[in-house]
Amino acid sequence: MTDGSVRRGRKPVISRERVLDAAADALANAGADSISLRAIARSLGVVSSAIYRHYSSRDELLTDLIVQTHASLGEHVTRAEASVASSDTRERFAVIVRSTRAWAGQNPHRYALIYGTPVPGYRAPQSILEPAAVVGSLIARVIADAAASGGTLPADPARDAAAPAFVPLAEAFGLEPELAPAVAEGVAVWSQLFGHLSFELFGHYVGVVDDVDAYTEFLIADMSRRLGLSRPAERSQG
Amino acid sequence: MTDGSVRRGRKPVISRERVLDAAADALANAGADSISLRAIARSLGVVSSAIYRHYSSRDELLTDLIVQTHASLGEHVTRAEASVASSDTRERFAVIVRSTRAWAGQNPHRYALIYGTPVPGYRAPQSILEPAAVVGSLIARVIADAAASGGTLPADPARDAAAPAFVPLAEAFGLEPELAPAVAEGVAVWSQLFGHLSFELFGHYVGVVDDVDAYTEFLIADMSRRLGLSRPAERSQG
DNA sequence: GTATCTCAAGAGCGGTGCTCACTAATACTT
DNA sequence: AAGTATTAGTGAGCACCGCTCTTGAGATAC
Repeated sequence: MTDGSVRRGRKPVISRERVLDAAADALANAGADSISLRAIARSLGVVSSAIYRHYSSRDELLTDLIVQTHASLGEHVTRAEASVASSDTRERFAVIVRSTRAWAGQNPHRYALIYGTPVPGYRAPQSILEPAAVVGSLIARVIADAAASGGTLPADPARDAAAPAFVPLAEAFGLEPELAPAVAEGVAVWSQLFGHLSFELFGHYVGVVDDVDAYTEFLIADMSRRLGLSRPAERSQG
Repeated sequence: MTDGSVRRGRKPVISRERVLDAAADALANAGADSISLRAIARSLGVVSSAIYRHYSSRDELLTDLIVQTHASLGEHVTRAEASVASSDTRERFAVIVRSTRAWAGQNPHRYALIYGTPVPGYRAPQSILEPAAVVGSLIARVIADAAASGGTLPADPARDAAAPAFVPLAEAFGLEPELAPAVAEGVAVWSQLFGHLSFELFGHYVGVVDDVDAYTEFLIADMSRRLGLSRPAERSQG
C-alpha cells in the first residue's frame, strides 16, 4: 500500500471514502436517522456486511460524517469571510453570521447533525474539536483585529468579572490576556448565533418571528455592538 | 363514558395515560431513541400491537410526550419564578434562567426532546404552541412589569428599527405596542438562553467554558442589562 | 500451482414500527 | 337466559434496522 507493503488479496469494490460519500448523500437528502448501513450498502451495490470492512460500526461512520460536516461549514464560512476587507470587522462578522445561516439553511440535516441532539451514546472524539471550532475562531480573529485597530467594548462590569476565566481560551486563540473580556462576549455571541439558527431551523420561531432575515440583521447589529465592532467609516467619523 | 353513552366492550388494561407515563419513564432513563413501542408494551405487560388501540403511531405518542414535557418545564419555571418578589424584575429573570437551566440539567433527555433536533417527519401541531411558550411568556411578563415600573431599555437604533415587526407578538402577550422594542430584545434573549443551554448539554462548551455556573451568571447580567431590568434597590438609588 | 491474504456474500440474531385477522370480554337487546 | 354488538388485547407476519460469523471469490507471493 502506501507504506511499501503490497496489497495482497481481492480488490476492494468500495472504500471508506465511497461509504462516507454515500452516507453524506443520504444525510443531505433525508436526515441522520435515514443513514442506515443497509441503505448505504444498497446505494453502493454491495451487501450491508461489506461496510464493516471499512467502518467498524455506524457510530464510527457518523463520527467521520460529523468531522466532514464541520469541515464543510468551516470552509463555506471561511471562504465567505475572506471576501470582505479585513479592516471592516463589522462586515466581516456580519458575513460570518450570514454565511453560517445560509449554509445551515441549505444543509438543514447536516446542521442538525452537528448542532442538534447528539447521537445517543456518542462522545465527540478529539478529532472533532478542531474543525468544530472554525466559526468560533473566525469570531475570535475578528475580535482581535477589532481590538488591534482601536475598537473598544461597551462597558460591562459583569463581563469583565467573568473575563479572567477566559484568559486560557484567549491564549488558545493566540490573543493577549487583555482581550479576555472580548473573548467572553465572543463566546456569548457564538452560542447565541447557533441558538438563533437552531430556533429557526427547528421551528421555534413559528408564530414568533416572521421575517427571520430582518431579525437576523438586528441580531447582527446587536451582537456587533456588544463585541465593539464598527465599520471603518464609523471609526473615522466618531 | 363521560358523555352519557356507556362503554360496551372489554375493559381496557392499559390507557393512553399509562402508555404516556411508561414512555416518559423510558425517555427520562435512556433518551428519545429508546422510546420503542415494543419496550413500552413490555413494561406494561402487554403485547406491542395493543398500544395501537390508544396511539395510532409512535409519532402521536411522541407528540403527547413533547406536550407533557413542555408542561413540566413550564410548571417548574413558573413555580420557581413565583417565589421571587414581583417588583424585583432582575431577580425574576435570573430565576427564570436558573430554573430553566436546572430543569434541563436534571432532565437532559427531556430537554433534548423539545429543544434538540426535531424528530424526523414530525411537524409541531397547534397543541404544542401554547405550552412551548411558557418560558417566553414569563420573560414577556417580566419585560412588561419592568416597563410598568419605569425601567427603560438601553439605546439601540437597530433594535428599534426591528421593533415594528414585533408589535403583533407584543399584542399576543397583551402588551402595548410601545413595548415592541423590549419584545424584540426579549426574543433575542429567549433564543440566546436556549442556545446557551443546548451548547452546555450537547457538549459544545467542552474546552471552551469551564465554569458554566459562573458563565451563566454573566449571561444573566448581560441579558438583564439588554432588557433594561434592574433590582428595586438599584432604581431607588439611581 | 499452491499457499496466503483480503474482501464481499449470505445467512442469521434480535431489535424496530406497523398491520391485520382473531379472540376474549363486556354490555345492551331480545 | 341467549344472542349480538362493541371493544381491547393476542399473535403472526411484513419490511426494516445494526451487527456477527462463516463461507467463498479473487488477487498476490512463493
